[in-house]
Amino acid sequence: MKNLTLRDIASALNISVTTVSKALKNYPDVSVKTKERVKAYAEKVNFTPNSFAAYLRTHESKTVGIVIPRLNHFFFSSILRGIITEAEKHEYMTFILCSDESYELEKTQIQRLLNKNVDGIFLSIADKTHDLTHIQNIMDKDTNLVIFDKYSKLTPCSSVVIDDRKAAYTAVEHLIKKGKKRIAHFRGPLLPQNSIDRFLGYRQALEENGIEYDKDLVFICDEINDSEGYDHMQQILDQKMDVDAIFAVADLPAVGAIKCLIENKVQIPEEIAVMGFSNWLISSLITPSLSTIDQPGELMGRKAFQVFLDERDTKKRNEPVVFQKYEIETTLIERKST
Amino acid sequence: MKNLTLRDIASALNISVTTVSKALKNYPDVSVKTKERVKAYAEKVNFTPNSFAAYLRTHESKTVGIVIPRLNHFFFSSILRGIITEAEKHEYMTFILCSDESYELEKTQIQRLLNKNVDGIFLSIADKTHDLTHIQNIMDKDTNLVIFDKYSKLTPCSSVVIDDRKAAYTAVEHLIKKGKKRIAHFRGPLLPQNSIDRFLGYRQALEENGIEYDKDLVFICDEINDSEGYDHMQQILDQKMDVDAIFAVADLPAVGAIKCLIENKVQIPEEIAVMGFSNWLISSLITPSLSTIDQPGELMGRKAFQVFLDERDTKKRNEPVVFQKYEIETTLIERKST
DNA sequence: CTGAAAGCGCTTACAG
DNA sequence: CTGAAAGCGCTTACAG
Repeated sequence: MKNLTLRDIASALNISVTTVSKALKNYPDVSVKTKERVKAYAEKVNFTPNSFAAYLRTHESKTVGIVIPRLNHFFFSSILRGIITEAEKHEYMTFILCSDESYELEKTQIQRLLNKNVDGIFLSIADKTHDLTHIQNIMDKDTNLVIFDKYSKLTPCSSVVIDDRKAAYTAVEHLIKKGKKRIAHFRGPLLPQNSIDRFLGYRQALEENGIEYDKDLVFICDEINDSEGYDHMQQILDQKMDVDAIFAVADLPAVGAIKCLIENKVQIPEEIAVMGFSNWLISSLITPSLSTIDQPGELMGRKAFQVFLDERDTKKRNEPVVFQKYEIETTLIERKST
Repeated sequence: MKNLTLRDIASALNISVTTVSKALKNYPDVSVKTKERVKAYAEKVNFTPNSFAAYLRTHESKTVGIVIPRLNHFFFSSILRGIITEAEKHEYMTFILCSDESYELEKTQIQRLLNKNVDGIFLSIADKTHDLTHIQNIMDKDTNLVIFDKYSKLTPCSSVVIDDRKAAYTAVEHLIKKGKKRIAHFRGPLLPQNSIDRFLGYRQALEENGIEYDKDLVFICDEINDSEGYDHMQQILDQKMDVDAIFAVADLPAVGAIKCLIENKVQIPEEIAVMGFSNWLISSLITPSLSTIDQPGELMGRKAFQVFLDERDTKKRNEPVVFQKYEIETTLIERKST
């Protein structure tokens, strides 16, 4: 079954293609009677305008693209949900691409989206990204860009983020209030801003509570997965380090640490407490359940799409776009591991 | 910065648009010298043809769409990864839409994809889908369709699935070999084929091993989440039912059951063993770790895309498309819960 | 080997 | 209020 065109409708109703097009788009200079005839017929034959032909005239593709560092990842999936849901409401379709935390792939993916003439790009910067010229490309092409979660201080665009430093501060403060004094930190890689900020929040909480910062208590999780958490924890136990709590950069390393503690029959939280970050589904399902920081991904995604719409409309009005930084609130979730 | 067009290149090189187009597409009737000039220049100015204009001529959008029942879902995320990765290799972009297990939304999402003129649709049928005319629409529009995971026996299209019945049989047989005789089943909803097949595999394994099927040991998980598993487990314990093992339709209800057993201080697997299905990441991270059936999502996704390519090429050669059903192998993963 | 021309299906400025 | 015409940026059958 071939797709119908404006011409098919025009000839069926014995009017011009122009009038059909205008009627369907509710132009004021078409008679109500004609509009009704056209709309009724279009409805009847289930006509939908060809978006590719429309693009050629309007230069709006009604399409956006998302580049995330990981695909099978609870937090990023929540973000996807937020963006996609909001996009659907506004008749946008969403391409999903994954950078696998690689700088090269991130560049490629952005280029692919630009080639597809998307109206907007949503990006969470890969851990390995050390240079931002590919992001400047997006701005040069006049494509809207909204960065979320993993941002950089140097990108000239709007962003939707959380206050990582403050959230980490709250998490560590919580451990201190529980009487913990030797708090290790399983931090993320060195490059990403959020891993830096969570580390800074950790250090600040220690210092403001009169606990000396000890760099030997900081361990790097390059992949931010469970086995890194497990291995660091095992190392702490093997070396009999004086540690009474763990603050992990994310839930997976924290879950790995808990698994290790259980295997070594260490009491959680009495001997060692564990604090995660992000509130993945898994954190409530393990035993003991994991205390963590809730990072509302779906809300961030929805907000990111709204920022895109704002910028799109600002440009349509030929007004200058002012980049904004939105901070989404986080909440401490106390469970059994602290 | 405006996007460059063929005309820009043509006038820069003082040749015709036709020749530029042919040179870039390696037509044989363009001189090698001209091809080199054009390609070098196109490379230099970073030209990429406008895909919307190309579509209008070729009627290939180089775009596919996926409709999955849930977005934040380990198994479907693996499938996405498989399809997207394979699509990228072949220069396709992928729209992602979610049906939220709703029949109405599934219809809407398919219509959206058809309106965007995607070349192919990948679908996992929603739990609530009770009618398949919307799927017939896809075939009528001559759009390629590949169904994966949750299929129906009535859809006239290719599919990539697992042998749910056999996999469930293997899982229950494993429990029986461990000496379990009173095996409860937390089954999925009534409609989806995979939940029916897993149930049938369960029953068959019991019967072929001389264990009488007891319908009171079958509990329905409509949402297939952890709290249903938790609640059913609690009910079994509260009613002091004679049960020594659980076979759950998926990992999440199994994880919920384990959480409940731990809270009630029931020994796993000695008193009650628990078997999941799907091999989500979480199944290896909880304590005790969960025995399950590995269902290789990424592989299924990749295979699904290859089936799409085959059908596309068959149509291009004007040969009749023969629908195929691919079964992906599953593996039993034995861990500590059995 | 090269290029003029038609046409894909829309949108919209313009004429009547 | 209606419609002829131009044009978006490609592809390709056809002419030379």
